[in-house]
Amino acid sequence: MVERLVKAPASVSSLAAPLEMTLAAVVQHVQVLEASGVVRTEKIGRVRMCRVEPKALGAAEKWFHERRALWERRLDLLENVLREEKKKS
Amino acid sequence: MVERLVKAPASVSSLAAPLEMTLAAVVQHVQVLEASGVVRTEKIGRVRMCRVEPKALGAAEKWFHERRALWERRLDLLENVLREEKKKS
DNA sequence: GGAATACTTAAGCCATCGCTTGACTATTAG
DNA sequence: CTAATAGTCAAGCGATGGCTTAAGTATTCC
Repeated sequence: MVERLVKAPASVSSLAAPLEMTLAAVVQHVQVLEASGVVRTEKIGRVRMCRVEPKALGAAEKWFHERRALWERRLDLLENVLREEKKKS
Repeated sequence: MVERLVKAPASVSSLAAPLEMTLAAVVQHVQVLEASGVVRTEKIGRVRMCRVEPKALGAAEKWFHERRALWERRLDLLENVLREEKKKS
């Protein structure tokens, strides 16, 4: 969904076309994306155009790196404890 | 759950004790962990002892790094496309 | 004006998840 | 033997997520 919008802005219907999904379902997706600030939309006549919000990129990247750091810490911990165990046996 | 087991092997009941959960619920958790190879268990008398399966660590780490690579590729792509967009405007 | 288009909204369906309950088996302590 | 302990199994409940259907509104084309 987002990947499609990154390549070019699109109307709701053109987003829906290749997806085996109702227009209504796509609208719902767009709504949550807009609510979470990932996407900005503008209604021109009866067509709603959607584009990704560039500011969201920074937030996404930050989120991702936080997660990564968290998991790396955890895995390192696991690794250490398990190495200790192995020594004992 | 896994973090608890990493510190030391434990019986199902001692795993359940600090968790506001039924014993049955914990059993279910242990079952999926065992099915997915994260944990190995052995029943001694009426007590089932659970310990993490060291081999699982490697798999987990591999999985994690694959995900990370995937996401980094995607974010880089996003960044590039958005930079292009910005130039145009 | 009337029909077609492009959404929008609300209601509701259905699968999945994580958990509980309750009835059961197996083992051990007294 | 009996009671208590430790776990197991099956059914099912309540919340949630992602969809559909159906009935609306708003806009544009003829």
